[in-house]
Amino acid sequence: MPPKPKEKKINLIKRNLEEIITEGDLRKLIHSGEKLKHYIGFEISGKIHLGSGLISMMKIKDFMDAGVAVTVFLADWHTWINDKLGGDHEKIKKVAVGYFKEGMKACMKCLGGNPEKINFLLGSDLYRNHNEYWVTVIDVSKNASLARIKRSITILGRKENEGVDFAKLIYPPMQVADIFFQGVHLAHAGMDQRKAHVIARDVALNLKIKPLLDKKGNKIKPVAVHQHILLGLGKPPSWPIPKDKLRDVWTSLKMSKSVPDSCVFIHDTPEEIRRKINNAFCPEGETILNPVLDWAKCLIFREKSSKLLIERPQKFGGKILYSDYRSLEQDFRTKKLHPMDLKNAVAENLIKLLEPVRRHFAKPRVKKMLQELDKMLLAK
RNA sequence: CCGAGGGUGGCAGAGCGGUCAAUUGCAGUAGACUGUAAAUCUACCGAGCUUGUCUCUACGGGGGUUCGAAUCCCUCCCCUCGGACCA
Repeated sequence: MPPKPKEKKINLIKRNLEEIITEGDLRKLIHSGEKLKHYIGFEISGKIHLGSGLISMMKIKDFMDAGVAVTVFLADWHTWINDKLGGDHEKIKKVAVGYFKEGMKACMKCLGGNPEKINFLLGSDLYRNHNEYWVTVIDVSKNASLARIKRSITILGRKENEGVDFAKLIYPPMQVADIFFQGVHLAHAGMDQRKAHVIARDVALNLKIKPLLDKKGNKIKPVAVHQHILLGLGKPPSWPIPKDKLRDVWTSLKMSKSVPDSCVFIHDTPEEIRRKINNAFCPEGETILNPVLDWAKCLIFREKSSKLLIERPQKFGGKILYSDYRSLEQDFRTKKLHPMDLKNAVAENLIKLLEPVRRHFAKPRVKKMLQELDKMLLAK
């Protein structure tokens, strides 16, 4: 028996996520028949890697398929506050509506979705002439303690006790205000952003200016959906890691633009992709902190129908086709599958998946945007 | 604004008038070893080339003292921590 349309929507929205806060709230929203609004915000901090490009877009496609109105928010103000791209607001805006937008659209093509259905919104355009936005920032701020905001500073990719200028404390309330000011029901981000979303939910019922309302006019909390953060390809700072410490070190393991070889960028050449993945940390039999396996799980086995073909020399066992992640993981754990064969297969699979991006970035107009960004990053 | 302590190579952190291109740790690069990576070991690790007991540029910026300064003096900038001011 096929699932009911509403159940189908719920399943699309909640699949492949690290967490959803809360599923109950989501169900209520779906069943109320409300036309759902989604948003995900990005800092324009440099080149797009597989995390922002593919993981986010996969979910965005799910939301679109579930009939949700999706918005990719180009957070130029936040980027400026966080000193990215040299802290030059004009440059940031240019890269946001140029390179970044093109890159994200191309990623959507890789996944078979329609990029034209995504609403791209630049922060500056949202705030301009909207006094009420800043009122919302204050409204949010009045409902969160200083200590709370200070703790949430990790959403900027900064350490909790790091010395920061004051503007950085305005960032979290702004991010929360973004949600309410746009009337977002589904606040979407990586796990690293959960502090902002939890604040949003905590203040939601106390807001006076732009609370989120249901059809009956009651204040409600936005639903927070958090996707997985891909592991970086490098070796963990300490290894092995005791299981109970796993949570603490997770953020230091994530893929990071600042560590060039810990990540693959969406427009990397096939040679770069092969090289990076080949150099990846990948202990034989290790299934928990293994970036290559993690990538296979999240990037390749994203649909029920996904498959991964391992081509290896006859003497190592010959070809083998995996049609679900579980059996791949099991063979890896039992060392029936060698890391090198896994690496080769994952690399080739990603190269193929990203083909549309490379094609898009081969166009002179788009290529130029990437070159200009490269120059900017180098200038620092 | 006042007082104290600081600003050294990608980071951390020594040096405190010559022997400093600057100890050391981490990171990075290359090679050896493993059918991958990691670990380990070896070399490199400011730039340049004629690869040398070579040249240039360097210890927040500028100026000065000295045969000679990362090291002393002056000045400016910035950071940290206290304090003062608060119609």
